[in-house]
Amino acid sequence: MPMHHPPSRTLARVEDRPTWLISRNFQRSSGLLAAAFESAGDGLRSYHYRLLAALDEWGPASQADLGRGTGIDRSDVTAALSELESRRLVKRSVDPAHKRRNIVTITPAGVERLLELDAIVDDVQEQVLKPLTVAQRRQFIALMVKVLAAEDESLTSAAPNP
Amino acid sequence: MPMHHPPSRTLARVEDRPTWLISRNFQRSSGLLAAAFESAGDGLRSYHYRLLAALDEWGPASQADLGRGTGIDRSDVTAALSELESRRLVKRSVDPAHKRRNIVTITPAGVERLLELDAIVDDVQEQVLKPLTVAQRRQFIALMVKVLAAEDESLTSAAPNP
DNA sequence: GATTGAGTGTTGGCTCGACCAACATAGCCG
DNA sequence: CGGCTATGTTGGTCGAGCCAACACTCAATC
Repeated sequence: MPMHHPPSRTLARVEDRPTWLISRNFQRSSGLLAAAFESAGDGLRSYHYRLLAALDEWGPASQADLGRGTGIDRSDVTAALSELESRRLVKRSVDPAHKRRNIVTITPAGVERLLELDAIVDDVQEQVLKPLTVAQRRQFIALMVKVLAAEDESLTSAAPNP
Repeated sequence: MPMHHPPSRTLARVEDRPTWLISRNFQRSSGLLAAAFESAGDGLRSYHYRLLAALDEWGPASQADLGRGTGIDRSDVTAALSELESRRLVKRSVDPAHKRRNIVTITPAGVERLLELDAIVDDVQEQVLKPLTVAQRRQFIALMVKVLAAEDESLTSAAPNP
């Protein structure tokens, strides 16, 4: 249960900077998320949720594909899947076509847990957005999406040595 | 130089959730920030910047006050200040009134470095906000501030065992 | 067919920011 | 004086994000 230790004063040169606001929003949001996940019993964390969601939405997949799809590193996928597997939320089986490859499947129990986590996560959305009106929420989301749109166009002019 | 490994696919149940968008925005923003700080030469990171800024804005202060003011844990303040001190950007001297207390002061070199970092950080703001118009930037900032306003009013209804 | 090269899963490690606990010391206040 | 709090320091933990190296499998190329 991570306690909340926000700064007690505001730094003028920092308080209105987007990077700072983003960082504080993230801290708050991820704190609420962590608390919610923790109260859900199992030691499942965000990696587990993302992996379960990916398996549910995309169907069985190899670990490498899961990693690429979710943006989680191969090694972290391995670790998280092991934890999921030990809770019987996921099953690993060898791909007959490529013996080196695992095919990961979500189990019925995994789907069940995923739905519980979905509800928890939805709850946190509400908490986070609480101060905003419905219209503002839409705006907020739209703006964040727009900011992220530049995510790949990042070849500006900062690479002296190619 | 941390490479950028975003998810290659989008998770339907996740892609529009504010917590997810906040998290991705944070990742992008902090990635740019880290890259910018790294290119600044010294191994200074965000803690150092916040502490230098605090000292510059609030004047000399004890480590405990710095910690409370910036929201950085006492122990992390100690460590970061030691690194700043070894670079002569900050000076520690014992408070004559309270021998246990250090009075930390930013040096001229510290102010100088702070200004450089300021420029770097400002640059990152631009990068982050690039996709937005001026009006949208204002909105974005205002919305983030508003969301954060609820930061302390967080006694909802999720504590079964007090 | 044997040799390369790429992809896969796993192990083990690292960094950063955010925490927390314990301790010795210093000051305060009863 | 004895307790109490505050301070700085040491030495951890954790989650998320990374990276490197290895063993192995497969496909393509020589």
